[in-house]
Amino acid sequence: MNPTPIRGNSPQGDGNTAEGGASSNGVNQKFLKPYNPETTEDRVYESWMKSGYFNPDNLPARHTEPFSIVLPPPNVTGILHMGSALMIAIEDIMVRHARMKGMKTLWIPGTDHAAIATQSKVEKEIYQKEDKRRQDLGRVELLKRINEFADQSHTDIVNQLKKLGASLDWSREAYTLDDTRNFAVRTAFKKMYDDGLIYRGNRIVNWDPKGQTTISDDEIVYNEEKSKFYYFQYGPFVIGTARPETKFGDKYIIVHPDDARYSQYKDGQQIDLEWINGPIKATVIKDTAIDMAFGTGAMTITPWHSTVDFEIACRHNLDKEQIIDKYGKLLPITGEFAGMKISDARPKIVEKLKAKGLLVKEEDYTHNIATAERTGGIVEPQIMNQWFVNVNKKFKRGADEVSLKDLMKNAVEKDGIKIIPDRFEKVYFHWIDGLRDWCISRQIWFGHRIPVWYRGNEVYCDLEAPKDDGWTQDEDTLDTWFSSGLWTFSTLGWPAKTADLQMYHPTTILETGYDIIFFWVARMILMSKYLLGTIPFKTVYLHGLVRDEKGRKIAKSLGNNIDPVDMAKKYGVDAVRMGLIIGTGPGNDSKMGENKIRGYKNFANKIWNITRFVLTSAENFDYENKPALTEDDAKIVAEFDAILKDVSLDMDNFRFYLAGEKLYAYVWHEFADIIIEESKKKIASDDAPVKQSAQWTLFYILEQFLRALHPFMPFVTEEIWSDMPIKNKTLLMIEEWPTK
RNA sequence: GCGCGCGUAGCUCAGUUGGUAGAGCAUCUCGUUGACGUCGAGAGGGUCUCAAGUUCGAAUCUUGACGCGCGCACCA
Repeated sequence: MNPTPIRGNSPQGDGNTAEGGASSNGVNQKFLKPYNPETTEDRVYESWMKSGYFNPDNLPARHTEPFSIVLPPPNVTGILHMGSALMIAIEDIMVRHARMKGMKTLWIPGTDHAAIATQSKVEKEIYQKEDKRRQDLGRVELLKRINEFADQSHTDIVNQLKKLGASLDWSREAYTLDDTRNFAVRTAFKKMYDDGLIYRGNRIVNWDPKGQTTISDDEIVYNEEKSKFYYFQYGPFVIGTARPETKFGDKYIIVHPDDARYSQYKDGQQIDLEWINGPIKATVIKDTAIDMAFGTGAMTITPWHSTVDFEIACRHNLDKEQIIDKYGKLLPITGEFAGMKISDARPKIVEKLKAKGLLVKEEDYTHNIATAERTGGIVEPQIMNQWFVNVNKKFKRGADEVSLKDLMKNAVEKDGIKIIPDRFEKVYFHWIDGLRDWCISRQIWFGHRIPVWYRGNEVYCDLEAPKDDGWTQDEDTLDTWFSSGLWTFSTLGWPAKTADLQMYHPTTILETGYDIIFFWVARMILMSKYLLGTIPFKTVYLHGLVRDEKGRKIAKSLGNNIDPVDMAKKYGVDAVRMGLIIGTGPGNDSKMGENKIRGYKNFANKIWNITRFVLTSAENFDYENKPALTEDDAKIVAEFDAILKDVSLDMDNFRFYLAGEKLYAYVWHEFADIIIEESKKKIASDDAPVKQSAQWTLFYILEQFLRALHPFMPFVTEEIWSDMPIKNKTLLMIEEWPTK
């Protein structure tokens, strides 16, 4: 071997990934057997790893213009599913394509501690196996157990990512909870605190009684539920409610100022009336928030347990009383019902009101009940002292006064972040319009501890604990999305002014599922715009959900999960990737079945056999010396070049599903079925120019095709490439993308 | 309630600025011992959900209807 790589300083210059290799003048014996992904993939991935090319620092000199993507960090809650595999396939296609085009390409791997999701999963396991709760273990022991679990998940995830062929730069791997990222979180928190954008206050929050923590508005899942809607006599008014158990403290009756039915009552007027536990004094309040058309147009309010009521109460400076405790049980204010669970108390309360003659009527009613995404607990709004990010407060930014909301809006409206498909831009703006302050404190142990310390009435926020005595740190941790929001730059070393940050931020593309556009995409924009003053990425590409063959969501309860690694073992990763990509446009859900994958396994084998034919027909053929082409072959080459051009255009415009399909269709039904078939005569011909022209044409198409297909099916193409009789070649992964 | 998407061959979907419908799988027929863990040649199958409009021309643009799905808000 005498490796003289043409393009740069390849540490693995010979590019010979195959065992055995070709005989000096013959076709490698391995092409006589069908393509075997199982014995190929790990070896090929290993050769990529050894080459060092996943790390842009090691790429040859032609790679100059930076291209960067952060991997949406998988949660350390378990293993990857088909949806993750789709994400990997799309991103790896983008990354390999960019790398071949000569860009200094960086794809950063990492994992997400996923605070509440991980803790609740481990807690559940411990409870099931050992009948112990978090309090039984204590903070230190529980965290130890969670970290062990997270470590194992991390190992599994990394192995899966490698199995899927992801060309990630493992030397830059990050974790949302490691020291570098923790420092970034503390830095971000302090800056926002100092600017008054993070505050602590008694505000109404979403309380998850099951998880015993607050959650953000975005972590709520609404489920439709059938229940009863009751009408009660409330003095001269009739009020409606679906939640009688919250009505104990209700002493304000709200009507619309324009409602003629109640015009005889004045704002602030007091009325004595009989209520659940005896006579009370109620006050009439007039507020435009009320919907005159709904129910009787009159309602009582429970400010402690309703967001809307809370806002009304704040407007009119009304009393707020807690009725339900944080375990979902009624408090002493409810008298005889104290200590009862909501579900037990409700019918008894209705019974009592009925006995008192105050029940007017009841109706069937369907409404959405708020549940916690991770625990399934029924969310109970509560007023609590928590930490919030103020999204509306104006602050100085250059000459302007802006709010975080403004920053988020401007990023897409003015700074040119492009969202694909563009209809999600509307969704994004719509979300921002309705956005309220973001509750970021969580009463769980796994996560970034809030960098705030208390001593008596003193509050201290800094990167490190205060030096003097008597301080205790806030018990709470941060919403996991707070650290995820920093991901595009925390992974590059921020707040340190690193060379990576300089070179790779803003990142080129963010590729993720449309389901986390608010959770993650919006928060990254917020954080990057606020902390760095730049957008975090130029383009957002959103993919959809992978569903089962019948179009159902993948769910444990349905048992319809298809494990991408199982499929990869059976059909090869390349086939899995193609199956996921073809027919899957941005923003659309896709259906996944084994059939689809099987077809692409055959395709891998087809390419394998095409190679066998081409190499056998051109043994000892000198590819470097291009012969004069016959008219026929020149036409074939021109047509093929047009296909490549078309495919390149699709690649540049994120139409991977089309590019892949076009390559597939051309190679199988044009190249194999027609061009190769017709070449057989030419190659058997005694006419040397005809023969040589045909041989060169076949070789040329195969060679160019392997380059174009490599981002889609990296393993089989790299493996074939290693046996292509081409002088001075490198690994296919850094060969030039065919652009004509 | 506000907003978004989808409805094309039995199934899964393409159809990029409007030019008389395509692929894969499935079905059927024929062929194939030298590139093919199979492959090839061919066939059947669609009033592109419906209606109206714009246009020389509409699966594609506009409006409306019907059906399916999703997001957000939320009704006390």
